[in-house]
Amino acid sequence: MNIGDVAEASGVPPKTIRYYEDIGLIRPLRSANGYRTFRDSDLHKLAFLGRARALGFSIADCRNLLALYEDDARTSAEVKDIATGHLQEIDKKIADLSEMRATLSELVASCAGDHRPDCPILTSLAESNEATV
Amino acid sequence: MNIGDVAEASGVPPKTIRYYEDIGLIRPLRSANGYRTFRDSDLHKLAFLGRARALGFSIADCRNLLALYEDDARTSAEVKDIATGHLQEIDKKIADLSEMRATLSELVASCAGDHRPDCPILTSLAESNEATV
DNA sequence: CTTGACCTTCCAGTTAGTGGAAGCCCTATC
DNA sequence: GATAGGGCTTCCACTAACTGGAAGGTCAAG
Repeated sequence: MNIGDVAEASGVPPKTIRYYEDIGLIRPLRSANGYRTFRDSDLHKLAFLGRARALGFSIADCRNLLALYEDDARTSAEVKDIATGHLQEIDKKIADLSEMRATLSELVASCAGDHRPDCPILTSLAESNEATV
Repeated sequence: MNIGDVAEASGVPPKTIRYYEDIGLIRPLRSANGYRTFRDSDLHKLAFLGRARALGFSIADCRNLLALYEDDARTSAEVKDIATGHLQEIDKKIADLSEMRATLSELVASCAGDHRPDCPILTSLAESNEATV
């Protein structure tokens, strides 16, 4: 299979596939004309990577997960550790965003959004918080 | 004030302040020895930027917010538009992360995390989803 | 034999900074 | 006067994970 075919089949764009080769995540063969040639195993890996990335795993995590996937001597504990760590990162991000959201939605709600210049959003961004300390 | 003083006072690191000058967000004066000299207005802007960034506004948004802040002829509608747009982005991110979180926490829950190699996390990442389509 | 769709490599740009090196400036101390 | 320190300067490189685009080779169809 050529790169276009695996891109289609895996859902990973050609540019990204080349990038994954660059950083050593996959190692497709080359045919005589210089084109990359992908085996079924390469396609599998790309689909695996696509799913792992869709779950938000970093490339470093993906590399480790892929290595574990191909290691018969792995333990599920190793995999679970990575996943648990990532889950915690996600929770942190959600918490941070939720906090921003809370503040921001209050500000938005308090702003008239009309033709006048008075705006509590700007006031809040501008004012020093001495009062709240 | 020198850069270290405003960094302290605004909470924005010196490196970041220099970067903000590079991209034209602030324009501190220079004293004879080449040091940046910050007026109160510069300090104000930096604090403003720090708060806007803490709410997750992009640099582009910050630039617009700052311009509106200094524009007496602004309307609060303009400000509210930016804030509302950003709020929607935050909601989108939270939604995406929540979806990842849901899938991932299911997988983590289903994984024994022991010394054996069998792992539903890896299985899920590896399997094609023909069945679910 | 040419057209168009592929494929190749390489360079640059994206976000918002951060780290570090080389070197100037200023104050204090010996 | 020399020197040590801390702060300041610029500039370059690096981060994550791609993405866009240019210049050019390959291949099948008409």
